[in-house]
Amino acid sequence: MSTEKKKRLLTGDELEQIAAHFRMLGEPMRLKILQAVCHEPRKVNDIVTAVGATQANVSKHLSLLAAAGILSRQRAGQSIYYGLQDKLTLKMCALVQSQRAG
Amino acid sequence: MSTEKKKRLLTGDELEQIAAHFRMLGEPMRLKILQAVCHEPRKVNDIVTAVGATQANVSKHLSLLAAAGILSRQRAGQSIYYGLQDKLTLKMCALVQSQRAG
DNA sequence: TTGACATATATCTATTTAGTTATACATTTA
DNA sequence: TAAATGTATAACTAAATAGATATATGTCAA
Repeated sequence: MSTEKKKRLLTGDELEQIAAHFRMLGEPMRLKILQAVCHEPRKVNDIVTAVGATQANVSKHLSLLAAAGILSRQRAGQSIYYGLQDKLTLKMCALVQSQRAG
Repeated sequence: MSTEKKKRLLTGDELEQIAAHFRMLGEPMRLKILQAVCHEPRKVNDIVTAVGATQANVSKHLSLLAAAGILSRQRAGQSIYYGLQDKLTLKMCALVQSQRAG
């Protein structure tokens, strides 16, 4: 009995979807935003303050991250709270960091 | 005793390095190349054939992936063999795919 | 050497996108 | 209502980069 895993090649669509996900994580400002919301959901304004960018810029990144399924979005009064959808993203960042650190 | 992990925020340089690593994985053609070399190192020409792109284009991607530490590079005669440096990249692709698949 | 083969690089074009500024939209309170 | 606050979006500019074509570099064989 072989120990080899039989894996088909990914289709073009699958490759594009996976690549798109990685592209989402390929911007320092978005990673900074993920750091800001990694412990609990936070309001847009708090995130803006935490990352030190313009409100418009942060809002655009938040929309992209939510559309990609990486962040959750919930209104509470006038405020919108964004939070991590899952821990996978953080784990991957940690993996990359640990590898790069040696 | 708290169960919270105490984690410092990543520096700008660290964020940029992690982001750069994700950007490397953010192109479908590069993922396709990774698929082509995931089992064993292969010659450039074989990879070119496997992915169906131009030699110049594949060569450029291979150089980038090697410079990023994702692929190894070794000459054997006239040929250059590129192979995966570690299994981390494949694991991350599998993680993303499994998440997107539900 | 010369020629054949394998890979890399230089230059260019077109596309994508991060960030800016200004403005629109949505919600609460007076 | 109107005003204030919080968030999103539209339009634009600048920078990054994937892919194409042409050419250069490196290696081996005759």
